[in-house]
Amino acid sequence: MASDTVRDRILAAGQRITPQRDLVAGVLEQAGRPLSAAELYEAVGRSGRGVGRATVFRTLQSLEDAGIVQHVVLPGNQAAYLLCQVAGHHHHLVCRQCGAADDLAEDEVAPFLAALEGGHRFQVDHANFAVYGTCARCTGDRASTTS
Amino acid sequence: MASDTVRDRILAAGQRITPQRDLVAGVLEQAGRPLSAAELYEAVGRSGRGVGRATVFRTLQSLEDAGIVQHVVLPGNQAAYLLCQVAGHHHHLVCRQCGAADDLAEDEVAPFLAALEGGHRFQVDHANFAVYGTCARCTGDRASTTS
DNA sequence: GCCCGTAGTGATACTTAGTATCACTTAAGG
DNA sequence: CCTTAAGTGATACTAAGTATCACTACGGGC
Ligand SMILES: [Mn+2]
Ligand SMILES: [Mn+2]
Ligand SMILES: [Zn+2]
Ligand SMILES: [Zn+2]
Repeated sequence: MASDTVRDRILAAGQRITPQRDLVAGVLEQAGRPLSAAELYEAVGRSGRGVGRATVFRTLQSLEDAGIVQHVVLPGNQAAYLLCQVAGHHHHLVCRQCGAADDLAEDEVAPFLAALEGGHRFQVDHANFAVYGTCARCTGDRASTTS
Repeated sequence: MASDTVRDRILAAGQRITPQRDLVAGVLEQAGRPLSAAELYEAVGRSGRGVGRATVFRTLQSLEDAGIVQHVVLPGNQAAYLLCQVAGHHHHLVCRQCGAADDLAEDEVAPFLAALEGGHRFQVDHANFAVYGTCARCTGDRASTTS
């Protein structure tokens, strides 16, 4: 089941607690990595009662509106949804090996955007980064990975 | 019709020159802003002979493989394809007002990625930025001049 | 605890972006 | 020219996500 903080944040966003939202958030929490909507639908179906397909999408949308979930577009244009501890707009470093998504702090990004604004006389109002690579843990494993 | 440099780059990528590729590239060149596949299909249909829908997608894929076209995912998750003068992987500042897409130089991005790698012990192998805002011309900043 | 308005749900039908297939055409190199 | 592999178009298909609408249930007020 989803942790209490998730429920608090759902309420804080003016949304209702429902078993469906609990289930979806719970599966995401359990997985600890970005999941596609289809994977989520299937996983939720397996773990106990099911959730309608439309509701999975609506729930993801709601949770994303509430800042609890964010989605990244993986190389290959696949959308993957992930549970975010930190609220508000932020970005991720996504490991292609294990799928872990590390949060990027705003103050790591802001100076970069500021530099862009200066260099191009462009006023940034929204940015979305997808940064892919290998996390520290998976880098250590590299010697033993299958080729 | 697409400019000669586009044709050269198609050839350089080991692909054939076809009227369809000329048309698609030509429409993109003409538009000077990112277009969705649907817009392209329609525009190509209007301007002279048509191009099959499947071929529009295939052509965009080919041109993207050749580094001639790139697509950005606009807020709202709409893919838009744009003609790129500079070859190789790069990023864009997209104006939401007029659609203009300014190229981002690699040396503007590299230091940022390097900083991320250091701060997170993460090995970046691919990044995709979508930066949206308002370009100099659209800010109404008519006094601005290139410097 | 019960009531009730409204947010949320599920089945289903639909849309839209993009892909697979396959017979046919055409670019381009010798 | 001839040849052949790359490319095309019609069509059928998949996969992601949305619209509809009757029904359900969350939760604030009492
Ligand atoms: Mn996050
Ligand atoms: Mn470009
Ligand atoms: Zn990893
Ligand atoms: Zn502009």
